[in-house]
Amino acid sequence: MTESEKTEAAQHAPRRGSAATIYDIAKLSGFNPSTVSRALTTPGRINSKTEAKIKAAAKELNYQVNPFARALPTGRTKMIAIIISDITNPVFFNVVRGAEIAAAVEGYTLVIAESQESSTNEAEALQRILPTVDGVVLVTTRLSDEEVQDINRQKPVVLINRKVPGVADVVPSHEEGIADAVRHLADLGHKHIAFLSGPRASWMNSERWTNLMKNAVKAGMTIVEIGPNDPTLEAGRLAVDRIKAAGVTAVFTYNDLMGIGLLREAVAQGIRIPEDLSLIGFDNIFGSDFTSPPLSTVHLDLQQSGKEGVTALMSMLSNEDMTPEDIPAPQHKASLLVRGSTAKAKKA
Amino acid sequence: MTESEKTEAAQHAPRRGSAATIYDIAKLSGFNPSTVSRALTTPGRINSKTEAKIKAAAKELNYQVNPFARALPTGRTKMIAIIISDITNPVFFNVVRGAEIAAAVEGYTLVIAESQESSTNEAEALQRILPTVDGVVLVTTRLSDEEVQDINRQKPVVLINRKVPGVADVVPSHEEGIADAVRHLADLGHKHIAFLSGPRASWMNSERWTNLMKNAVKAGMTIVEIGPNDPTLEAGRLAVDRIKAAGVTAVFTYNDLMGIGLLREAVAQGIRIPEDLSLIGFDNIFGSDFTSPPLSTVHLDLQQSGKEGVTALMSMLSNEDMTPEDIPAPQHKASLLVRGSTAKAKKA
DNA sequence: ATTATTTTGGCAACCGATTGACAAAATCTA
DNA sequence: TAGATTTTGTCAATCGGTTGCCAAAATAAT
Repeated sequence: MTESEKTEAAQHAPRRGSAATIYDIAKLSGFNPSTVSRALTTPGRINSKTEAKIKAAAKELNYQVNPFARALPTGRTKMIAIIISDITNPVFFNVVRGAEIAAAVEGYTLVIAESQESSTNEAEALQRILPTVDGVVLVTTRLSDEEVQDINRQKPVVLINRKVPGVADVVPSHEEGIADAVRHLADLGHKHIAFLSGPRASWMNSERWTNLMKNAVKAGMTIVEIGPNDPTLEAGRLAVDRIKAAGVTAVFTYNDLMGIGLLREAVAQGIRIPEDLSLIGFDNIFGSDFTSPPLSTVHLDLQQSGKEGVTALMSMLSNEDMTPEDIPAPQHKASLLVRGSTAKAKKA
Repeated sequence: MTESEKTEAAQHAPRRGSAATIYDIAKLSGFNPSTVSRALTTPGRINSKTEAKIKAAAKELNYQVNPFARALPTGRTKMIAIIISDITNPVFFNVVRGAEIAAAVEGYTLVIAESQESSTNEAEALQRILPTVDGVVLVTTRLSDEEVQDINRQKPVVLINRKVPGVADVVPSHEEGIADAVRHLADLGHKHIAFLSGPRASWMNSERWTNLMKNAVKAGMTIVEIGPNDPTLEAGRLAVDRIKAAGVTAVFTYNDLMGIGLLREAVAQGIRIPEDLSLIGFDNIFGSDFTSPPLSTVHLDLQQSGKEGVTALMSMLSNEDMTPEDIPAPQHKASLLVRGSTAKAKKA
């Protein structure tokens, strides 16, 4: 007996600490475990005096609910996942920060996973994480519409910077920001411009391209798409020759990362920015104002997007039969941020 | 009966999807749930033919273990937490990325929380998350030694860029990098230098300061500490006047963020970098080469740190009685990265 | 062929909370 | 004061796995 006792003790004693349970509280306070549970989770259900006693006992034992024990019957884990394509892309820092803040406020824990620009990775990470969370925020996902809808059937999903039919999303309007940016270039006398595009599979990429094209045509300019490219510094750097060859006087890049890469390589090659070539990026990432000249960009409040994404998810979680249409439109919009990388078009 | 049945059905039907359990597999395959559990988790314990049948049934039902149900009896959650002080500080992107990669390889899920440079926030986040994870990676934590040791008593802890007695850590050696950097300045003829220091509570800050001082003295230079300061761009910007007043010809900053802030503000004020003032940062963060001139820095491989931190945690998790001393020393070291912000000292 | 040994699978308790159902107690109504 | 109603606390089942113990079946040893 002693031996089996020893074994059991060794087994059940948590390696560290003790972790009081509602049973300990029940014993200490003299009430039933279920009463303890109610006192702790359903304020008002229990006589206020007993509730107070139980809470005192809980505090005395330094009680913390065991999230797993709770998750089992309720199915609720108080955790949400955010999936991003590339954690080292500064675009996402702010999204994650916004999400983390909003989640923490609601007492939710944020689980993070990175797909590294691969839809396979993304699907795998999702499979692994999905059972442990109440919902998911997908940031510029590389998944297909069908895959997203499939996930959405399993757990509530909110998309950031992507739209898929039947799925909730937070996509700040680009319209005005892009219109302003194109007009800005038109005012500076540019006639022929280019769009250095991002990944083919990126919804946001075609969104930006479509909008740019529409506005450029309206302003009487020509515009060409150069790409697709990886959304990286390196891809921007490598694009310089193609930009030169295209004979344009101004370039939009899919994002700031590419814009910075392009700018730096161009300067290194002796191209004067903005005198010889005007440049406008997207996103206003960290560091986009470090360059010489600082990069003009279509600014996006990513932190706000992260925050609104999580908030939307929260409301879907607390209201089962909410439809994607009930999600309020984002309160923020893209806006042009003129810094140093745009100037009058060089005369032909 | 029909009514209670209906209620029950409505209740137990997960809002979306179905999620097969081992009981479903048991029914389908004709074995006992416990046999199913063993077949799935203890290869070899069960006859290989039945094991195969069960696995086939599991696949057919698209079975996924419920992590919570498993966590309850075992106490293992296959999740680890990483706590960082400021998610928008680019230093941490790479740490998080390294950690995420290493965790994913082992099938672990990464939970992330941010303390926003506040030890109170950090303690709170930790309290919230601790019960749900198997272990914790603390990156440049602001917690006191005692608090860290307290956490360590509850769950395995690995520190990155911090040392606390009795707690495992991953701290790449700064010695050589700092020695090289000081020698570099000495070779350029600098006699009086300054250290623009970071947060008081930062272990790494005093580590860097102590090392700098030792090496500066050895090289026959004078060195002063200016600070403490927040580890931010803004703090670097605001320090320009104090730097000028100090009459030094070269400055180390606690990190690149401060270095960049200082550099940009100095340039804006007409101070020529590096001719009038040499500058060296720490960390080699994203964007530190975007400035004009690009910032020289003591480079740290943060992604590697993140990876090694998680790996160390993994080995502690799989080997209960491993002591912090058993953690292998990090394989990477700080090294000087000379870019454009250092030059010969201006003659007095 | 009989006994000893090893494999294999099932039973049932358990992890820590939640919650429907119900009885006892307290409060209100007539 | 008896009866109706509301409050309050307990019982017991449940979520989905894991695991010690045991008996039956299969295999090995004598």
